[in-house]
Amino acid sequence: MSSCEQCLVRNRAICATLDDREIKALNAIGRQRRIAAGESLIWEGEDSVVVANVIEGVLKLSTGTEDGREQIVGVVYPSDFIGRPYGEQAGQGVTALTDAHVCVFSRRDFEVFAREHPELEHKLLERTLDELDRTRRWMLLLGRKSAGEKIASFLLEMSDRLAPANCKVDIFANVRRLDLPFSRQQIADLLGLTIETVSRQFTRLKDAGIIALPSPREVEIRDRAALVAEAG
Amino acid sequence: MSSCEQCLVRNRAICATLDDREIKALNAIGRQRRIAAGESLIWEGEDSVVVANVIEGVLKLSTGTEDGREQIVGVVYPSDFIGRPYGEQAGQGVTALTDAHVCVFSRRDFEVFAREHPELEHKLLERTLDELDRTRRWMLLLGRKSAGEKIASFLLEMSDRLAPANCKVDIFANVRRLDLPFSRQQIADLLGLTIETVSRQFTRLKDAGIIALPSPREVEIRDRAALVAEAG
DNA sequence: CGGCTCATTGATAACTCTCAACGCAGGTGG
DNA sequence: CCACCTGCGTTGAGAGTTATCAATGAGCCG
Repeated sequence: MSSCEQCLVRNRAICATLDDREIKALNAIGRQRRIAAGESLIWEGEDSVVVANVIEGVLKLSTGTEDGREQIVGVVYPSDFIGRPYGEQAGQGVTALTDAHVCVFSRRDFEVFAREHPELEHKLLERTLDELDRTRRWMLLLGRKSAGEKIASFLLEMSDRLAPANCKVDIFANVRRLDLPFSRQQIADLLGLTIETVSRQFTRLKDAGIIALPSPREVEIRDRAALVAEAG
Repeated sequence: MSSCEQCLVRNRAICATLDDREIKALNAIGRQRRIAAGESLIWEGEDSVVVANVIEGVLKLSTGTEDGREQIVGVVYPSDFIGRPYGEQAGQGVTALTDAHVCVFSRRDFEVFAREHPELEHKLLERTLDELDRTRRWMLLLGRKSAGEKIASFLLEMSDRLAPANCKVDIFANVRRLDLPFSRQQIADLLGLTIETVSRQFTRLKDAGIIALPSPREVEIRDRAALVAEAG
């Protein structure tokens, strides 16, 4: 089996502060697991039984209404933390957007371990504070931006977030060419729009020469300044 | 001067886990401050220099676009924590909605103190995780709910959150009569609507006999079941 | 080659926003 | 004491954006 020492995100995840002995102890309570694209790790409203670290892949956090409307409330990337420690209920579902690889812990085990390792809790606190800031900025988009602004903001955010991993980078240290881990429906669920509106805004930006769309999942940013202006 | 021992939120705020000696040390680095309604404690985008605990009053957290649109991204009540420790920038502005009373710390001082007191950091982590869950639930409202559903959800949330403090409680342990700490514009900024739409939805609910509006700031919930149905 | 899913495009409707007028309450000054 | 002004909330008419419904197109796999 694979262990923490060989972990791809060993130095970026919250485990980064732990020494060899501690890593060994953490290794003992966690196990790695593969998740296929589309598969869920956690369901909204269920008891919070597991937490995890993302090793590879992209996953969405989402909530929905009874009548089937869905809102994606977060997207997690390698080294990010998943789940709800110190709480009984999972507030959001967690579903893989791409094939993913995670390091899973029983919530209880993780809580016990974390409380014995303040440095780990501190890392988790910093991450949670960052995520809260990011989430609150997203609320401005959901509540106050037009469809065009939402799409432009989305593309710019993606070009930042996807930078490390899967794409060619331009001189501005941002991504010109994106491989989106989202379908049109998922983009709609992220932005609070319908699939048709997402599609129309993409073609509008394409017709304006601001982006190119080699395929539905690929986006090339041709005029970043214009995109920034569109983002409002 | 007033000290932690007499603090109104002594047992509910994150300081609750500290013993007398620790409280004394914390008291030494904090100072109480009054904030008038409408006054700001923190401005969006500025350096994060202070953090605070709310002792009394209600404050909003908000972000805005360059062209003046605003989104309220959080509301804090007595015993809640304010500010951004372990970060250089304040992601949101903090403004008092009512006259308020807070316990302010220099961010640096607080950080040093917190890192020496894991129990305090743990409390802060739990609060931050709760707040993140609440914030994510709010995103569903912003992205996917209609104006009518937003208003109904807002009133129900208020009837929960305002329960401890300022109002008569019914047999369901929820509030029937609310004293809103928000103007119509602020409700609009919270829900991602315009002031006119907020006003129209209030009158619609009033005409339907679901609520009563003795004055703009007072709401009486007459038919909670109907309001729940409206909330979607 | 069909049959499937996903994305695009079009026509129309619905909802919310915008612009504008009016009402009401509280405060100020003559 | 009353007139006036100002801020806030309500109401109305119309426009604009986005959703809805429907059809078509493109890629993928059996």
